[in-house]
Amino acid sequence: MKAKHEKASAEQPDYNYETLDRFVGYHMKRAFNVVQADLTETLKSFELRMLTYTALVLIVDNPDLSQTQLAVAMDIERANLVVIVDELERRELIVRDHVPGDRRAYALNATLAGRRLCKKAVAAVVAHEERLFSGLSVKKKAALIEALSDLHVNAESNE
Amino acid sequence: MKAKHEKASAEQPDYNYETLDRFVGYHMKRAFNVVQADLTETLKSFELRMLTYTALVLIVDNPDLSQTQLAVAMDIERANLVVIVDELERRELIVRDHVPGDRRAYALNATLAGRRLCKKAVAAVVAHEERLFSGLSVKKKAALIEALSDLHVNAESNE
DNA sequence: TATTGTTATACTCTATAACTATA
DNA sequence: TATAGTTATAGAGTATAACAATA
Repeated sequence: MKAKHEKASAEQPDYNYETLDRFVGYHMKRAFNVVQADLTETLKSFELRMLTYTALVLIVDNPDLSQTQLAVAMDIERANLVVIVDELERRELIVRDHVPGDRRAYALNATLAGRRLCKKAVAAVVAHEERLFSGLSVKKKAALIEALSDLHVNAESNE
Repeated sequence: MKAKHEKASAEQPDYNYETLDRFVGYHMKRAFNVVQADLTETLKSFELRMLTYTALVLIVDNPDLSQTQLAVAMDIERANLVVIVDELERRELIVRDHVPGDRRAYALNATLAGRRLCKKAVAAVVAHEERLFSGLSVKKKAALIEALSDLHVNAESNE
């Protein structure tokens, strides 16, 4: 329960983390930094980042997705999605198809190259996360995901 | 278990989140965004951000902390800590004392104003997190913190 | 040689307002 | 009027290299 600051404590005996230990946001940030750093490394060989990876996965799994729908799914602003889609399109991993009924919207679709890269990247990320979460029991990992999801859903319903 | 994408699903029936749902980093990022956004709002009245808040708490709780020690505790680079300490010092919430034996290092200490602001901010953050995590049972919340901490400890031991 | 704090820099992510072309 | 995508921009966090002063 108090294991998290062991390292620092071993070097410098009397640290006081009492206040901070109760601050969930602090633990979440540290954990996310670990995941993010490791993920960046994993995705480097595919020339993907977390955001381009997430976008690609969603586009592969959901043909004809619009940019607005994708932005909602990724929980980012439409404006910030544009450069991400630009990048995937420039690399010919996806295409911006036109929607027959609506000339404002795009229907995003993965190319064959996109689907292939996605498959490889997903396999790498799955392996990476299995390694990263190997210290957690299956039960703990499931509980973690559930708690994180709950948090997001609750925030949405509180809007 | 599948509640997280309810909203989108209600609007657009057949989204496929199968791949992404297994991607823990995705859930962590979404959850952290929620916490971060809410926390930013909470700390706004104190003119603090997550990083300045965390630094202030640690300095208050640990007199004579050096910048290197603080950076380790906060899990950020020393270089990035400088502007944070600058800001707290400029606002006269902390001071950079000199260490008698070592003219390179500073001993960071909170001022009375710093300790007072810290106390108020901590109370606000505690209240904010109680509200934010009200959807989670005490048990789930404890499990979340434990899993997040474990993750960070494991990452450190893998270095 | 190593360490403390520092500067500079580059990249990424986030948030907002305002614009265009359509509906 | 509202919506889809876009541009521009500002702020914040992160990562790295190189430096001066000191150990």
